[in-house]
Amino acid sequence: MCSAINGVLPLRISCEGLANPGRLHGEVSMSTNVTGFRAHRSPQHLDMDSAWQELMAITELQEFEVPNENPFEAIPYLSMEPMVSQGGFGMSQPQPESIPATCDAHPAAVYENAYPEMMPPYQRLNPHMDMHYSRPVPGGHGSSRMLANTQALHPPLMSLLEHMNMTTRSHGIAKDGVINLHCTGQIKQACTDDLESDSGLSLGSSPPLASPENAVHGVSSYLPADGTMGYAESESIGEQYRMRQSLFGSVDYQQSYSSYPGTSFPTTANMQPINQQTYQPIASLKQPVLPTAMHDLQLNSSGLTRLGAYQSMYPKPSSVPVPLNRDERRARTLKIPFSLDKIVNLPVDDFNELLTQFTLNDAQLALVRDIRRRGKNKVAAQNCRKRKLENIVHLENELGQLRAQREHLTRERLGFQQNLAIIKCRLSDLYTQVFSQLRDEEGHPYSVDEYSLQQTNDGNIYLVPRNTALESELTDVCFEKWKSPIVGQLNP
DNA sequence: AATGCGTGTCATAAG
DNA sequence: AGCTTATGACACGCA
Repeated sequence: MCSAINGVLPLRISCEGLANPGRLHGEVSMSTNVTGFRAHRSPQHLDMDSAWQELMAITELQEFEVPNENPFEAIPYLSMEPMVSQGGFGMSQPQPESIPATCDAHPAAVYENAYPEMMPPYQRLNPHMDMHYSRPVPGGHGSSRMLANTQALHPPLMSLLEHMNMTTRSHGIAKDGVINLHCTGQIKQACTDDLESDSGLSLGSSPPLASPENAVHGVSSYLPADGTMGYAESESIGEQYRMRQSLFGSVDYQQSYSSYPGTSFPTTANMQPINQQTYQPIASLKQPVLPTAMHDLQLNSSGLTRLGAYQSMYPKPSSVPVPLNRDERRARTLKIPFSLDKIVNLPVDDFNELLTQFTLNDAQLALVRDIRRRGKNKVAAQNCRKRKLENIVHLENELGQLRAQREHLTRERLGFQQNLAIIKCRLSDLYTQVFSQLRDEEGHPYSVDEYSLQQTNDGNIYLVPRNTALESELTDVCFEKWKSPIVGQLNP
């Protein structure tokens, strides 16, 4: 067998018509001029090995399954991989490291570079989801994310979120009944019975002893001594809440127990330290343990009667029919001397200090603690639900991104498959031409079944008998025999 | 009447 | 130990 080939063998593999030539860095050219079996690559042409390496890398990454209609199938192509000319051609050991450079990068890195916009920012920047599920901060990261994600939002979820954001204080509680500010004693009694039938409540689920509800039952609604207009429990709760919704709009979750507009609960902001308050007991008070209430009375409605005090503490029923929720009504019934806002929102130390400022009976204490527990839990539940919705929105958005990414990769893979088919076809032509020329010039019928073309790192392409199995088995002797490249200079 | 949704509440666990 | 927070479950009213 002779490897001597004389003459010129012009071969050319072009990328023209490739579906995705960009990924191949331009033209794949193998205009070979076979002269003395020396191959010199033209720098302005893409090397076959580079193109091939890239294709192999892509193929490996994406697990191509290209129909093998080409008679030269995989082995000749694989043999075109660099033979790793460490130590010249004296390669006697397997060289499994002959991984194309394009494969060196971690797939994630490749992906990152290729589709930076496809990688969700939270994955690129912070793998910890908690960061995005922390308590939403207005204008903060979470908010911006939410806004950014709204495009992919499903309308129902979007509306839900909008609802959460815009109407977080909407109370779904309602109750049949009519507002009756002039109710008689009988009506008042009937309305008092409604205390425990507030909507949205799990009635009776609260431990009877832990809650002063029973005591509430036993305590008649507060009415001014003159028996005129009182704050009886006869308001239509449903109407109250509907009015509250329409009147007051949204309130931040954390303000759940802040004073409702229309109510005169002293807020944390306007609350003065107890020891700075100038409490002046009023002798006529049946329960002389309401200094703050009276102080509030003096602050808010200076010189008012006891009725005025409670009108300042609790909603005025006549001017604006301010609705009361269950706890508000209970607090009023039990004459809790401070606002629900304080009960719920004061820090525990301040809250305890507040309690020490008053002599509260057991029912009052239990109610206050119940109100505080329920108030905080209500806010927690609202936050929890909001967070849950945000999580759903986030996952929906992520799903959309992944779908787009899959679509992109599918399209790209299709392009690569087309390119690969074209290159295979042209490589087949190369084989045909090389073997044809060898046959013509040497009279030896080279066959692709017997020989393959292999390219080394130095750019030379060798004709290697297949019976040497893999290039790794090529000994020095083998290379001595076959070291002359069969494909000569690459013509520009 | 049935159903889904929003909400408050309770129970419980965890911090 | 007590308090706060988170969350599932349930009940209720409403559309």
